[in-house]
Amino acid sequence: MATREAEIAAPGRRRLPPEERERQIVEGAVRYFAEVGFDGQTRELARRLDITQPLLFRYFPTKDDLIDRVYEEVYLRRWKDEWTALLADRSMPLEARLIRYYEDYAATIFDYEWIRIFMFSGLKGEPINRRYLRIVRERILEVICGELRHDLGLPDAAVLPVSAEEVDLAWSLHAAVFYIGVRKWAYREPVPDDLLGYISRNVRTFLGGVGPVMRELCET
Amino acid sequence: MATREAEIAAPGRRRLPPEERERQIVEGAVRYFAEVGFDGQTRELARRLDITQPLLFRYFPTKDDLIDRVYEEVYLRRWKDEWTALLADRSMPLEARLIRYYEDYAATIFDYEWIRIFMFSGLKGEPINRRYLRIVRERILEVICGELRHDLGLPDAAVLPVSAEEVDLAWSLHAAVFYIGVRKWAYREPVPDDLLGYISRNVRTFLGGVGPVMRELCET
DNA sequence: TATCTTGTTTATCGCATGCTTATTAGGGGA
DNA sequence: TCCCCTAATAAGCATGCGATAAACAAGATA
Repeated sequence: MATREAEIAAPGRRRLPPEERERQIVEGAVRYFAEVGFDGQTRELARRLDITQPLLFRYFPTKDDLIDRVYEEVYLRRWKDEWTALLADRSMPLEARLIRYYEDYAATIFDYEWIRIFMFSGLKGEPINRRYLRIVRERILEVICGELRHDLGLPDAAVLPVSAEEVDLAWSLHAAVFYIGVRKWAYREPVPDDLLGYISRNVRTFLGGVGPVMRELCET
Repeated sequence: MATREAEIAAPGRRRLPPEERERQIVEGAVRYFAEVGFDGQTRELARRLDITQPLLFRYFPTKDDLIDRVYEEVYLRRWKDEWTALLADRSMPLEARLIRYYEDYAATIFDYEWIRIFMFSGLKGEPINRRYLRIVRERILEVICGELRHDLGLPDAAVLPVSAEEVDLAWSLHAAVFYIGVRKWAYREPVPDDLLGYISRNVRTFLGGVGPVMRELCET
């Protein structure tokens, strides 16, 4: 009994297959750096993982290498190419497409780790962050603008290129949804428990009022 | 000539009145911590101010005291009580009020230091940040909801309390404007140079579509 | 000019941090 | 059962950090 407890409490040196240990370290690093930012210390990270600190340096030569791996883990694994196709699928009403897209987008990125690491790396001006924002603009926002144009009977993007002002308008819808995540995970404030309803109300408000504004932007 | 250059290049020990030195330190700290976050080092801050590091500790006993002062400087000095009155001034159309409010709000808080310190302190979960968000909700967003109700002929807040869902809808307009600041100062991305036009387009889109959604929220 | 106050610097302490080196021991293959 | 590879640890180095103590000097006062 005592021995069993001791075994569980202090399992001592546990030899794991390298891949498993590496995965464990990366997961722990994502959680830890999301909490305290990238100035967090390797010793504290090791303590939380219940391993010694030098072991981190066996798997990642420097702290920066580990951080780069955290970026990869968080950014690259959460993008769905299908979003662009969904938004452009005119067999469905635009309202339904936008609601479905933002529901899925929110379900994909709304968690403690993603939101906070996105903000920390954004504040650091990391290149990976700017690449991500460019992808959002090109594959989401500009597509939304094109579909808005089509719905409103305005010129196709091939005829009249989508202006920066139109993309900014689409940014505002994006921001309204994204800010829920920021309020919840970064600021730790209470947010609507009915996320689907919130998204639906925002999309409907946006579509209900965007017509005249888009028309005005396409005239000038 | 040589002496003059030497004087300018290495002014040596310059004795300042305490108030002036303190102001200089606080200003430098706001700028520095806005850039690198609150993990920035006192030595580097002193170097940028061209003073020695122990001098900081004569004016602020600990680094945390200096940080608290930075919070005061950034948060407390940029709130205008007149905003609430402006939003509730029914001698003006609601659209004009919202546009004027957001123009002034943006002009007040949109700069490198405010946006970044707000985000850094938000990620740290600082109490001052949560107090600020509560004030925004109570003195801005709930007022906007009340004015929306009035404009749409819906029940007064005294009869039917403003719901969390309605406030969340107002948050989305707020987020759309605020996110411009985040894109520019946190992510260092290009943003609309015509901020007034952007705000106007957002307010009009919002007001143009919010009617049916608000009605729905007040029925259920 | 002599003196005194206090703003500022020089030198340093104790501890923390990223990273390295040398050693130990888990566990699969013979 | 022994052996060997290597995952894992223990100990430590160089540097950096917030903070302190003592010495210094600028400038007002008499």
